[in-house]
Amino acid sequence: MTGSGSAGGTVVTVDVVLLTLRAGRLSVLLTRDDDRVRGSDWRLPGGPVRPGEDLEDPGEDLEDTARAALEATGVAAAGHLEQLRTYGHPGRDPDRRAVSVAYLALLPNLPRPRGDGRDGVAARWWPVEDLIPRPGNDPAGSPDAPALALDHDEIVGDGVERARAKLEYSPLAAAFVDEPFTLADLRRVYEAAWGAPLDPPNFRRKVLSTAGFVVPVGARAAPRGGGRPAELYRRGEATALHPPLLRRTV
Amino acid sequence: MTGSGSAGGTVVTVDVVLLTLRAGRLSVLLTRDDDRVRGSDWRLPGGPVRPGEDLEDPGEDLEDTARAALEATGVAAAGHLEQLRTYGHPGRDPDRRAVSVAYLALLPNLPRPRGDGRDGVAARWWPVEDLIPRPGNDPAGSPDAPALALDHDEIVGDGVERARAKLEYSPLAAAFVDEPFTLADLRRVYEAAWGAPLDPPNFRRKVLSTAGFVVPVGARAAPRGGGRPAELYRRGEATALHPPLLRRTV
DNA sequence: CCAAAAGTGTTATGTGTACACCCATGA
DNA sequence: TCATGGGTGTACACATAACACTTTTGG
Repeated sequence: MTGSGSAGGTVVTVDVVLLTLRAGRLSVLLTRDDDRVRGSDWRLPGGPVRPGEDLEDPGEDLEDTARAALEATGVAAAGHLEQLRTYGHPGRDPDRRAVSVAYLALLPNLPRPRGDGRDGVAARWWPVEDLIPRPGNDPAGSPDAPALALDHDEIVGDGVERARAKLEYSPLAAAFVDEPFTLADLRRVYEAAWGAPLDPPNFRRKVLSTAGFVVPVGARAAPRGGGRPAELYRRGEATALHPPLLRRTV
Repeated sequence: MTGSGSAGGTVVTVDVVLLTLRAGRLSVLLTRDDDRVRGSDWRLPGGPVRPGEDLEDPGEDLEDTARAALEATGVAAAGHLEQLRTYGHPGRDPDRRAVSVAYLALLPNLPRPRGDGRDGVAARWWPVEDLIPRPGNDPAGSPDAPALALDHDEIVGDGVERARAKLEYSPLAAAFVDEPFTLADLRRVYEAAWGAPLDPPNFRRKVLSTAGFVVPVGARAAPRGGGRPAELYRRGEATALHPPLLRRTV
């Protein structure tokens, strides 16, 4: 009996699917707790929601728990965070009845995880294409793809699908890039998430014609080895894209 | 201390936003428990998730709990059911720490709720436009709009918004009508949900050009007081609409 | 014959897509 | 001056929106 849960009760936990773009590939952060026997499995960052002791102490909010889990990984405290789905199948955790509220977090490029082996906690980025095979593309996941704890592979899959879908009708792609960014940066987010190239001229017109998606900064990026320097932008105030930026052949 | 929850623990509950079309108006089912002091508030059907006693009894699945709550209202056991969102703010229930997994259910026309006062349980349909004021349209909800328990007004609002949005890119409208149905029946679902008329000829073309949305039955409806009888259809196999059926001026 | 609802046709307008072409920079 | 990537122009295919018109029923 390795679990800390109490039989007969329900433990509410939070798990965070933290996505970013690393080297042009959509990647998810996984952690591993080396202390435990079951620690050979990689898992999503997260943990139990503090329920509160009595009426004076109402306990912790779900989103606060999610953000704390995000901070504990050492990569960031800010960034886009939204609720994904709740997983409550009775058999999903063999040790206890655990209901997990999953969150989806999106962050700009390249934060390096804390505790790369220290503290008995390991954390690293995994390209999602190594974890969830895409239809027709991947043989059967990467050969060194890790086994995920519990139903965390399903949660990752749902998070990635949500992110891919939301790129179509929300300005969420801008959450993946640092400000200021170029339209090519933004385009590469779509290309990495959807796995297909987009036509740069048409992408530019689409984005600029959507009010509030991006705001020009009025400066140009430093050119890097040939090519005209690109204009710089920051995130706009829009919360939805009308009309949506549809991926083709869905 | 009227609650049945235990201080120091967390109770996981399920609440169901059950929507249907009644007299051309999008309506939600609310219940009232007359036994309790707090019973003056109307609330969504639902209840606690059975956690399970031990390892032999793993407890009840969230979706099973939602469907049981749906059955308990006496309107139906079948129909579309999907997870909506989870509400876990510490102060949402003053009596206990309650995390509620909300579900969205869609049903065809006109089921009559069981227990219209008997069993100490009342249930009735409320037009959603009386509960949640639409921008610019309603003054401030209906004069006899009920106060909803806890954060159930927020949950109803989220459920209605989800339903309205999903009509655009999913064949979910067909869940609101009994089979077989006419295209006018289907069009009235959109008109009721979006509060705006649609052009019948264009709507017809849109629906019929979307593969798998509806399937012709090969019969005509009985005419009712003038007008050409309409062709009948049943639900198709499609799970998404490409391209979407967008509401205008969003 | 008239009203009403279903269904078809037609056209203007807009949007997506493909691709030719020009611009600005480093080597 | 060439390669490279950013940015503009444009033509065609297709989707949407508006509405005239035909069909089929009941009164």
